[in-house]
Amino acid sequence: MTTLTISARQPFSFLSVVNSHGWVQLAPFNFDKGTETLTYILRLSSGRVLDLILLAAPGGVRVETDDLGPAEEDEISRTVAWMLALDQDFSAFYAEARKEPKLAHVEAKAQGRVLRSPTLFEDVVKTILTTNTLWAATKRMTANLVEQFGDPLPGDPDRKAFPTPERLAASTPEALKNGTRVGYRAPYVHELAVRVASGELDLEALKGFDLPTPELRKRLLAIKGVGAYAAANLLMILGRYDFLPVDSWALKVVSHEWHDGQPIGKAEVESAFERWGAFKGLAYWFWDWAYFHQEK
DNA sequence: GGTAGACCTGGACGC
DNA sequence: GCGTCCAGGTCTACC
Repeated sequence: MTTLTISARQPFSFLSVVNSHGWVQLAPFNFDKGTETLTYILRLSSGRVLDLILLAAPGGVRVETDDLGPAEEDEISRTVAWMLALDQDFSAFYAEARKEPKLAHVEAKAQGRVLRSPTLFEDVVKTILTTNTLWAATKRMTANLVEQFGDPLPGDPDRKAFPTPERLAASTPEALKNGTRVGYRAPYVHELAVRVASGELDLEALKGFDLPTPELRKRLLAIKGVGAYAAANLLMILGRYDFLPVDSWALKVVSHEWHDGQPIGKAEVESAFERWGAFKGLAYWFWDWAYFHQEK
């Protein structure tokens, strides 16, 4: 067994990242609340499938997995650093958040990071699977996708990695739809897989691109199945917070926060966070909503 | 540039 | 039981 300890830019809270959004509930992630252990079935670039066990450690995170070669160790360190956004700096956001009682908690809790999948491909697919459906269905669709098309973990083949673009591209929209119950999203997922697998679309390159956010957003919106909400969600994952992922949940919490629970539209959500500029997404995401404090 | 209508799926709800 | 509605929206056609 190998144990790696990876340091994070401070302040850092392992649990704040894990609980930053629902991603932790999507396969091949799993979180054990009792032991506060995050597991993830990772497929390395070599094709080797490993079970990563992640735990909080002083100054960062501890990773336990099978015996590794030096190159694999390096790949896992880089992957985990991306997944937990270990290098991200939120000091400018915290400076603004200190002036807002509804965000007073973020610095002490080291909030700001959002949990990411190893590849942007996986996060785009998962985001498409969150659209126009219930969260329970998103979890089911993702689990089905992993179960049907993921590479198995040696020694425990019931546990599988997230499918590669190549594997999904080799399938058909019909097989995807019938096997995973993703419904009308099947052609979107398949087309994305084909474009990525063929090399036409280099999604992973977008991680490091220094493009202005509107240009990055255009690239994301060019993906079938990715609209305004999905693009904003993916921009958050890419560390850009200029756009709000306005969904039915946003309409609900903003309505209860400032409009007495009355029906509102996207414009009201945008207007509520306009003043946060480049930190819009963060302010929205980590806001201490009144909705959480009332009887529901 | 803005907006109806259709869209897989499967729980929740009303009858 | 059965029909309708709708959910962490997006696309297309049409204006």
